[in-house]
Amino acid sequence: MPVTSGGGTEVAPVGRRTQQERRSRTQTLLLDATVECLAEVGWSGTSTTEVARRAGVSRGAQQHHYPTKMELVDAAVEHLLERQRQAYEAAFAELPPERHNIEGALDLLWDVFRSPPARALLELAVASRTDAELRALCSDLNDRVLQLILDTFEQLFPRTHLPDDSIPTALRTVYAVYVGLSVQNALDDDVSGHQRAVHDQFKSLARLLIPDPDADARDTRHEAGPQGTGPGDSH
Amino acid sequence: MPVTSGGGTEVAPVGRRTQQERRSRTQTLLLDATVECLAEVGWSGTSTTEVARRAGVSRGAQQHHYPTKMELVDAAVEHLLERQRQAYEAAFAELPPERHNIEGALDLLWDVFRSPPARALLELAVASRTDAELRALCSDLNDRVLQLILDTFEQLFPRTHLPDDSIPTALRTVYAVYVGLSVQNALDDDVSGHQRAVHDQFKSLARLLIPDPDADARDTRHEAGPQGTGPGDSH
DNA sequence: ACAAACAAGCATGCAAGCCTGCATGTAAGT
DNA sequence: ACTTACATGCAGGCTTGCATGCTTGTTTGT
Repeated sequence: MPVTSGGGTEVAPVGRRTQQERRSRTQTLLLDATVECLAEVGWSGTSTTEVARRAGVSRGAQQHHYPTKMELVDAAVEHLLERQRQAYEAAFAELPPERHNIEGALDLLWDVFRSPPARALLELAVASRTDAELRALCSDLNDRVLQLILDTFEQLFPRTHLPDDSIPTALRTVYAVYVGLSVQNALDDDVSGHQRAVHDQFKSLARLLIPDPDADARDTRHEAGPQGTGPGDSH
Repeated sequence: MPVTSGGGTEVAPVGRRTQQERRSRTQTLLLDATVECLAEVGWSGTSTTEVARRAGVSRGAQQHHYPTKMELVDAAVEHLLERQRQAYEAAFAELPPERHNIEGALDLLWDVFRSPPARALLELAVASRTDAELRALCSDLNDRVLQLILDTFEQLFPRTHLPDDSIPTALRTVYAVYVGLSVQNALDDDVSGHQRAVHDQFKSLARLLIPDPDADARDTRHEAGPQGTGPGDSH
């Protein structure tokens, strides 16, 4: 497992590198370029030629590591998910203590959904509807992202264990809102501020349901109490 | 292949039509085919050739009416929006009286969002993010759809006049949820039922905020939620 | 009313461009 | 020497827009 340092555009002098280093470097270059390409020119604009160009490698090198376009995209998705998870956790860790709460977490999540990598994922998700091959790669993408969010949140708010029954639908509602907002945000970048307004509303609600970790020690401890995390609380 | 025009009106597939009729017919064929194409094979799969093939007209005819691909798509969007609005109103009118309420309306809206035309719009919305030309056509698409929904709902629930201030964000929240759900639905067609669960939750909430028009005489709280129509209940 | 002239609808072929995958050849590491 | 990483050229397929020619409807002159 190559553990190259994150994301940098470092081009060290091309001295003598081990095969593993060469391999790893080229692959990272290619995968980053793929994500960037998806985010900037969309799925239909993402060609292996363009990816290779952005990565600064030859088409031959690209084909050597990822013989087909699908293998390239497949690897890029894994690359992307792992990188996003790390970025989110790191960002949360660096958050000032007073924002170590659900609101801060949702703000970060919103940032994630507006980031280029997330837009790359949206491109893939939408495109995979009509592309059988791509669909095979993205079929479980929804659940994976959902699971990623769930895991991270549980890790960040270990004591806020909502009843297992209420989590799925509630979380999925939140997820749906974020996806919907991100689609619109991808279009107009929220020049009108509407998306922000919706998001603010959502944060307010979440704050009511998930108190700050610091304050929750003496308060919420009921097992089945907080039934609705999402907008709906009936049923 | 040619139909002899000598003998007057025969059992030809098409008799003598006025130019306006020919024109209108071919255009409708093309626009419907464009929407169908977008819905079935996505933006990247929608080529003028494929549209012409599906419409059953020649490429020349297509180019005659819509010289460039963008003009074709532009016309298709207008065609689509108008058609969807009519379809939604007609569907609501045919709804059994006992479902002439907000829940029935939302069910229909959910059907709309899952329909092929809506998926065509989603394709365009996502693609226009990275396509400058397309973006020019779709820049106000969000607001237009939102306005369409708003108009229709006001027409269907004339007495449910929510305070003007609360409508925008609340409606946009609902809209975001539907967009988000439709993205996911486009992927897996809700084989798991999660999207339906989220939608059900949403309907329950809406029913609390917007009572049945018929039954609101006995309901005392039809003015209850001026501040929170969406999931968020004010701050 | 008829026929010629005109315009509009429609069909087909072509050129330029791009994308993908392959196949061959070269350089670098083991 | 031998494998791996990398570079470049080629072939087939597809898309878009244009140009040319044919068919059908409409108009106009007599």
